[in-house]
Amino acid sequence: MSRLLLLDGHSLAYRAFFALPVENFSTTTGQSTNAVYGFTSMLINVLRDEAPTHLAVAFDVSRQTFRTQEYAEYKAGRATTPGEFVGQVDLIKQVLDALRITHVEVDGYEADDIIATLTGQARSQDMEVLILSGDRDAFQLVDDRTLLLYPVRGVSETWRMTPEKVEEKYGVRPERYSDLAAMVGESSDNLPGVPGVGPKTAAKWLAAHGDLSGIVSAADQLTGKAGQALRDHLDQVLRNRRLNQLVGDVPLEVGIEDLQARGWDREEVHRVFDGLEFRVLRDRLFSTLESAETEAEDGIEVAGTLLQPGAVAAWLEEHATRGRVALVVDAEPRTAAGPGEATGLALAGPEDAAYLPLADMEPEDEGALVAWLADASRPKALHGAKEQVASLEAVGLQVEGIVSDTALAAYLARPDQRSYDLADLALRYLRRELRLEGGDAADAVSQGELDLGFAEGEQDARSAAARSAMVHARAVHDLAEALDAELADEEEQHLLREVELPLVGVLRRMERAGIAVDLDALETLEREFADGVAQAQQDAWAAIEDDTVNLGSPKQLQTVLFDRLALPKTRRTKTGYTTDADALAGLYAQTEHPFLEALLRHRDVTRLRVTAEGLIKAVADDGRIHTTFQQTIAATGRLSSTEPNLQNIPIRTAAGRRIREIFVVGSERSSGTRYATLMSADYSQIEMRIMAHLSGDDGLIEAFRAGEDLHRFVGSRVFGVDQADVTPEMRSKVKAMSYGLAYGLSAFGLSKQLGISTAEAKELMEEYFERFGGVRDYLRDVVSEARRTGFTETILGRRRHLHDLTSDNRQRREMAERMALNAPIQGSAADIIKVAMLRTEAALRDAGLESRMLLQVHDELVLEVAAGEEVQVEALVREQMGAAAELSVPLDVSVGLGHSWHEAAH
DNA sequence: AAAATCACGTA
DNA sequence: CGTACGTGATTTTC
Repeated sequence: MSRLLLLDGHSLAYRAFFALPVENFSTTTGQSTNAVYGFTSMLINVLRDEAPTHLAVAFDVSRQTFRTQEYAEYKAGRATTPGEFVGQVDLIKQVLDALRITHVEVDGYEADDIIATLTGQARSQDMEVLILSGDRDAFQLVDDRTLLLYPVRGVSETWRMTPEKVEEKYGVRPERYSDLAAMVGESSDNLPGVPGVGPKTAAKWLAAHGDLSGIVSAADQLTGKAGQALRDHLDQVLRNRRLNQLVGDVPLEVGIEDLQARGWDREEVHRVFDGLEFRVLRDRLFSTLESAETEAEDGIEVAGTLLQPGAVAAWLEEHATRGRVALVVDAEPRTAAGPGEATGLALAGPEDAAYLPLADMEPEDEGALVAWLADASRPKALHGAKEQVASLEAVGLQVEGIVSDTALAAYLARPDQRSYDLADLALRYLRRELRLEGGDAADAVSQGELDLGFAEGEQDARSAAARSAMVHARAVHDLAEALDAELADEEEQHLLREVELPLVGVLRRMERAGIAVDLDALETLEREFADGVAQAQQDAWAAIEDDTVNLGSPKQLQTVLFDRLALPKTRRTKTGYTTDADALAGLYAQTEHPFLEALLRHRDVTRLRVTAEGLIKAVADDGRIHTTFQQTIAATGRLSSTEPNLQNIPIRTAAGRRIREIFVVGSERSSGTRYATLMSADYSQIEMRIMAHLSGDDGLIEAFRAGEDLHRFVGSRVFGVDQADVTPEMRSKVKAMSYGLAYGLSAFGLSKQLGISTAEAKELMEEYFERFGGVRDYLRDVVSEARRTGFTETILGRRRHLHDLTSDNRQRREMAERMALNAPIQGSAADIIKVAMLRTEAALRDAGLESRMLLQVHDELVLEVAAGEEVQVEALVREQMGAAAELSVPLDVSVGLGHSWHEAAH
C-alpha cells in the first residue's frame, strides 16, 4: 500500500526555530541552525515512525499570494522574521536535496495549497496520505485516509488528527473545520473572528444549520448577542472563509509518481551535515535510515463483526471453541490507582474476528463471556497478558486458559530486545504491517468485508477503535503460531509454558496487593533527609567559600575540584573527569579536604531524599505502593521493577535502612484477614551455589555441603591456612573475588576494589583458580561453548544470544565474554526464584492460607503473613524455595519476620 | 526541546 | 578494565 507523506516546510521550520534555543545552535561561522536542526529531527522521526513510500516537502515562496491580494492584512501583524531564521530555510532545502526528497514551491500559493493539491491527487489514486504541518488550515484535508500529524509542544510530540480527533477537539467534522475557523478567526493569519463567538458557539450553529451557508441563510434566526455579532460581521466571516479555503488545483511541475522515496545521496549528506556541523544528528539520521531494513509484504487482513447485544454466545460457540483465540483488551488509560478498566474486547480465531464492547451487554452475553473467559479449556493468546488481564479483572472478569503470550514468547526467543511492541513483532515474524491509527488498519479491515453495523453518527470513532483492536487480535493470533515455531527448542517451550506464563498471574496478584507503607513516617524521614541536604550543602559551600556551586552538577564540580582546588585528576569519562563517590572518597583519603566530606554527605543524603520523595509520590489511595514487575526487560531472565523500582531500596547504610522501616505489614483487614507480619526469605549466596553446581568444582561443592562459612572456607584454601586462622582481611579478599567471578572480574578491577596492587590481585586470582580449578575450567568453557553455539543457557534452558563473542572489536568481544560468564549464573538464579514463586504461591493456596507474596528482589521474596500463619508459612516458604531446583549443593534459605521490611531482613 | 550522560541505589 | 537493572538531575545538541 502506498503512503504519501507531505510536510509543510515553512511551518515546521518556524516552529522548530521557536522551540529550540537559537543561541545554542550555531556553526563556528555564526550561522544559526536551530530551525534546520529541529526540522531535520522531526523529519528523521517521521520517516522512522511512518515509513512513507512517497514524500514531498512544500514551501511558501513569498508572502504575496492571491490571499494578500484580496486582503492586504493577511498574515500581517506578525513579528518580522527574526534575523537568525533568515537563511535557514535554504539550508533545510540543502538537507532535503541531499536526502533526495522533493521540495515544491509555487509562486502565489502557500505550502498548504500545494499540500491540498497533492493530497487530492494521491487520494484519487487511492493512496493514503499523511500530512505533517503546524498549520490548522490543514485540518480541512483530514478524512478516513488522510491523517494530519499536528505538532504540539516542541518538535517531537504530535497529535494524530483523525476525523474523530478533530471532532473531539473542535466539535465539528474536518470538512466543517474551515467554516468554524471563519467564524472564530485565526490570529496567526490575522483573520479576526466574530466578537463573542468561540469554538463552542460556532460548533453549535454548525450542528444546527449544517454548514456555513446554512448559517448564513438562517442568520436572522440566530439569537443573542452572538447572533447579532455574526450578522454584523457576515462579510468578514465570508472573506475569512474564502481565504482559509485551500486551493486543490495548484499547477505543479511534479506528479505523485515523482515523489517516490529514493535512496539518499550519502556523500552529499556528509557534505551538507559537515557544513552544518551536525554530528550527533547525522549519526541519528544514518542509524534511522539504515535500520529500516525489514520490508513488510502486506498489511494485516481481518474479517470481523461487531457483536451486537445478544450475539455474543452464538459467536463464541461458533468461533471460539476450536483452537486458540487471540484476545486484545481495550481499556481506559492506567492510573496510579491501578490498571485501566476494560471497555471492549477484540477476539480473533483462525478465521473470524469480532469486537465486543463491554458497555451494553445483555445478561446472556455476559454469562457466555464470563464462562468462556473463565474456561481454562478454551485456549487463549494475548500480547502482554498481565496488564490486559488486570484491566479485565478491574471490571470483574476472570481469565483462565492463557496458553500463549506473544510478548513473553518473543522475549524468550530474543531476550536482548529493547521492546516487544506488537507492530515490531508483526513486521519481524509475519512480515506484516500493523498500524495503530490511520488508514492501514481501516484498509486491511475493509478488504475483509467488515460489517461493523454502528449507527451512522457514531460509526467512525468507535469503529476505528474496534477495527484497530481486531487487527491487533489477528496479529496476536498469527504471531502466537509463528513464535511457537520460533521457540522450537523443547526446553524453552517448557520454560514459557511452565514458568513464564504461570508467573504472569503471580506477578499480577503481587502488583495488585502492593506493599503497605507508613506514610507519616516516610514523610518525616523525607523532611529529615531534606534538612540533611541543606546542611551538607552549607558545609560544602563554606569549605570552598562559594555558595554558587551547584553540587549536583558534575561539570561544576570538576571546575571546583580540579581547577580551583587543584586536586589530583581522577579517572576520565567521555566528557571530563569523574566525580563519582569512589573517586571522591579516594581524593578525600589523600587530601582530607573538608569540601569532599561535605560533598559526599550531600550526595548520600540527596539520594536518600530523592528515594523517599519518589516513594511518597507512589503511595496509592489504599496506603500501599503497587510496583509494576516487568517480565521482558532483563536479558538474563531477571524481573525488573518500575514505577517505583522496589528492587533498589537502600539497605547498605544505616540511614538507607531507615527507608526500609517504612515498608510495613498492612493494617487494613481485607476480607476478614488480619495480616500480622512481613516475612523476608532469601537465598544465601545463590550465585556461588549455582557456580558450584555448574562448574562441578569439588572444593566448592564440599564447602556448601558442609554448610561452612563459605568465604572462610575459600580463604583457608586460597591462603593455605586453617579456617580458624583466616583473618577478616583474608576473608573479605576472597569474598570480593568470589563475587567478582560471576561478573568476569579482571585482576585490575579486583585490585581497584580491594585497594591492592594489580600484581597482588593477579596472584590472588591465580591462587584462587589453582585451588578451585573446576571454577576456572567452567568459566573458560562457558565462553568457548557460547562462542561455538552463539548462545548461553541457564539450568532451565533459557538462552541468550551473544553475537559479539566473535567480534573483531576487542572491547565488544570482551564485553560479550563477560556477559557469557554472567548470563548462565544470573539467569539460573532467576529461573530458580521464578520456580520458587510459583511453588510458594501454589503451596499457600493448597494449604488454604491467607498469607501472600508481595515483592521479589532477585534472590529475596517478601510476604505478608496472616495472623496465626507465621510458623506454617515459614516452613512452607523454606520448603518451596529450597526445593525449587535440584542442584549438587543445597539451596539455603534464610527467613526473617518483622513489622517492617527492615525488621524482617536478617 | 529532546537526547545523552553521569551518578547511584539494589542483586 | 564487573553483570543486570531504573530513576533523576544536568549537560549537550550545535
